Amino acid sequence: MIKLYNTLTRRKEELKTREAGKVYMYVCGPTTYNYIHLGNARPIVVFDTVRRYLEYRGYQVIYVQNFTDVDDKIINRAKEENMDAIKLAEKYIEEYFEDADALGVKRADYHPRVTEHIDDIIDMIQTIMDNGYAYEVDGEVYFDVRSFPDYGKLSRRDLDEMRAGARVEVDERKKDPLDFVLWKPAKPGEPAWDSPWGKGRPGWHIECSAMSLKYLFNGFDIHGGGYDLIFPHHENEIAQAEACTKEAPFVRYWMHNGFITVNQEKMSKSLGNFFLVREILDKFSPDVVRFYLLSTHYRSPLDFDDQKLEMNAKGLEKLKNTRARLWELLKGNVVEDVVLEGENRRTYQAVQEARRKFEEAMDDDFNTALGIAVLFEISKEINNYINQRDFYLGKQQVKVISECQKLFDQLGKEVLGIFDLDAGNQVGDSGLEEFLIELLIDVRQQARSKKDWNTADYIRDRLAEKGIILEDTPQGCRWKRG
RNA sequence: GGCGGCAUGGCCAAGUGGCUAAGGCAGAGGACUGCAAAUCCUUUAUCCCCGGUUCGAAUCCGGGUGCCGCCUCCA
Repeated sequence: MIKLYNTLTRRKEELKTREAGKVYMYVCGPTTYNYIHLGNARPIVVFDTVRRYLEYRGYQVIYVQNFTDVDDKIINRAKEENMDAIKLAEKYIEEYFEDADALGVKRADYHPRVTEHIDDIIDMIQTIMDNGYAYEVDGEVYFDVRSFPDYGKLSRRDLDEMRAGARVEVDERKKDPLDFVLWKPAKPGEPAWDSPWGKGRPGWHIECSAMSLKYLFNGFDIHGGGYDLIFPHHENEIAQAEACTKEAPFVRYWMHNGFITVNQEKMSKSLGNFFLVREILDKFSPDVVRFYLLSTHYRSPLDFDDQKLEMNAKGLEKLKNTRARLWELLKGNVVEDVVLEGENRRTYQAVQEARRKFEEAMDDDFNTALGIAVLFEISKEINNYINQRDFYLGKQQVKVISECQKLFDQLGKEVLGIFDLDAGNQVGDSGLEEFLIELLIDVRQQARSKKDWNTADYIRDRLAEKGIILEDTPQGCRWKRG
């Protein structure tokens, strides 16, 4: 049974999907006027992992992530760069994919863009107006928050209390200061589309309501995003969607991730304390970044600095080493069905137990931190198993090792997505490089057998300079890229 | 001003009533090794403070202190 924390009810609830075996899921994507920073990357990776786990659990996940490709920030940026706004947005969509792909984020089933859904948005605004929840003033359409009694139910805000303390700019044309724009008129030179209210473009919030309803239909399962979207963005999404369909709930479960902080302060564009994903990827490999993002529960804040990434890099390295050992041992061996005894049986059972514990952790509101801890524990058991004095690769052992490998691949690679992310950096050559490394290892082994330590160490040191790490084991020398 | 969150060993971080408070990083010692690396073993916490509830609390309640977030674009 999967439980998840629902922001709407402020408690963990059992996941009961609209349709058996299917999860319809929407995650707010970036406004594409710049490269994404680490704070943007967190929800992307977190919800990608939620999706992967649901799929591991046998659900078919219909996953939608939008791009906001027309908006004030894009228009301003385009002016600065003397560029067409739509083209600028498109450029950064491409850049987005480069970063997200690097972090091992699976593509959504749909990546809808605002500019491709203007008609849907206009239709929706019209319906909201027809239903009496919006009004037009001078080519501008506002949502009438006072007409929607449930307004504030997600963020637990009371309209009257908010009005008292808020520094909301007063626009005389609005009925209430909190009324928000559904459609705004375009100034000359700005991207604009024809509408019943004149040339203009959609307000920010309406797109997500329109596109999620279009692809996932009313009453879909999970809607995700950062904490800072609860108000006003998601509050407004609910108001728009339910004012349009006249049916609640628009969404069954609302999930929100905590912030990335720098020196305990929120990383944000307005504070200027942000780090671009690609800046970080210059210094750390993508699997480390992903591992770091999953090392804390998704609802907690996560502080960023290089030292923390280095810590995580060391931890991840440990898991990768164990996994590499499994691959080496299994190479060329065929698994047969045999009865397991003694240590083999015990280790096999420990692997089953680890899987159970991992699932238990992830079932409980996607506790990736605990799930990772389970991998560390089983990793230690596996190493102990292989380290046994009398260990040899018989049929029983092959079966056990194969089970270990399956565990690592399913939980670590498939669900958490933390393995094999740097594969792209290891540009495949003709195999010549591998051949030469093996050759040098061979020469070194000969030197070692003659106790020619100088030559042996020279080869090892020189290869280390190029990031090739040699490790001598009882089974011979193994190497890896560091 | 309104609303909300957090405070666990040197650092990061699970754990929301009950066996000896997970796991990672760092440190110390040891095993293994030609030396390393990798791996393993050993070792470091009365859970911000005060009061309360309870047979029993890191975990619930009240108060305090500190930090952070939302209320305006922000993942």
